[in-house]
Amino acid sequence: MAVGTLATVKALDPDDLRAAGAQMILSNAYHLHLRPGDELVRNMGGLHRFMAWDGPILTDSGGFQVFSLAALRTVDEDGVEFRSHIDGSARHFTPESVMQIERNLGADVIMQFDHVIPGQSEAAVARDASERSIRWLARCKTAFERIEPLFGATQVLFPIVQGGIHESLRIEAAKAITSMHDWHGVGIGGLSVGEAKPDMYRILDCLSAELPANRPRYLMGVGFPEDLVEGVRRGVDLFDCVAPTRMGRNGTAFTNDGRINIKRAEFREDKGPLDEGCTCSACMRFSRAYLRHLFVSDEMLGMRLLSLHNVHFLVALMRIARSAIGTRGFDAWSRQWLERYHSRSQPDE
RNA sequence: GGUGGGGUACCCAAGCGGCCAACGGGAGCAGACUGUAAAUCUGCCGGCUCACGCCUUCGAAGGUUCGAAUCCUUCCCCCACCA
Repeated sequence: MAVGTLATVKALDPDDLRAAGAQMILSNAYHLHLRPGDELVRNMGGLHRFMAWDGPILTDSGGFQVFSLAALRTVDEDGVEFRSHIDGSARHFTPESVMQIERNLGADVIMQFDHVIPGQSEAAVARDASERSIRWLARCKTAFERIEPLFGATQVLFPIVQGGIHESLRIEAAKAITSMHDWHGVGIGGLSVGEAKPDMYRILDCLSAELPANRPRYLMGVGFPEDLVEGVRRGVDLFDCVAPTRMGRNGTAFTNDGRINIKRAEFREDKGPLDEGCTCSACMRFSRAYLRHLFVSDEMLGMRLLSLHNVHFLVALMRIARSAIGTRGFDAWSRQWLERYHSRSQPDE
């Protein structure tokens, strides 16, 4: 999924996303509730019409903001008290109010309200947040079923497995969640939030046998190219990440030879494309020298083109992974890909 | 010709006896970014050095002083106004 927090994938319009091959967009309940307001979005016909995206949309609940805006909130059993990062006003979020918001927005998949904590949190803290997330899930489910969907739309609710980097907590959470209901899909949250990569992979490994085999598994907030491949190796089906667009805006591009910072002086007169062999419209038309010029000159087209390329890159990577699963043998392909990626992306310092 | 203002590191620009290798910006050079408070943030940015430190800088040359980018003298440039 491309990330479009504020009902826009920054710098890209829906046509760009389709051209890049993106199938689905993630948006955010917390942010859209604050601005422009979920009721406004509902009154405008729902998120799909509002942002002119007719493909699937998933909304995150604001659970991540419990983590990322930790300085601006307090958590208790009922919910979370936020001080709006926009105007400082107090905003209370509960599982029930978040379900109302997400119903109003009208995304196809909506995430439960969860309690996200820093990745390196100790077991007691992780247990507390995980168990609360499970209790909140039950409340979300009840509220979700009670609130009428708008426009006759079909929405599904995804639970989120928490538990930090502690395998037993993760397994407990997975069991509790899967025994509660036959969910359409399951989110894996609380990763890529400051823990070491081996911890993330270890948690995915321990979870792989605990989640329904016939339902999509969504690793929230991940990731970089290597994380996608590592994730797919561990059974993950769905990802989202701000990296392609944020890094694109900041001048970093994913390539088959690792990340490159297009602002580097070495590209000043580089006639080659951003990423050799890439078929995105940035790579098909523009030289590295030109793209560097755009960034050095602070021209917005640069951000747009790198965002476009990065989204295209990840989408293409997943397309290849899918086809490898179907035909060539995914294990061999992914091992080879990772080896090549890591060997080439060692920075020359 | 006269009067006034000014010449600081790549550029702009503070400093106006010691705390100054010299505030700030910009440019330049690198780095970070994982359910987006992010078109953001961080580091380097006279030379040598890992560092302590040393060396060379504030138009030029002299001088005063324990000590000068800062004070004095002369000179060279620039700007404004007057003639």
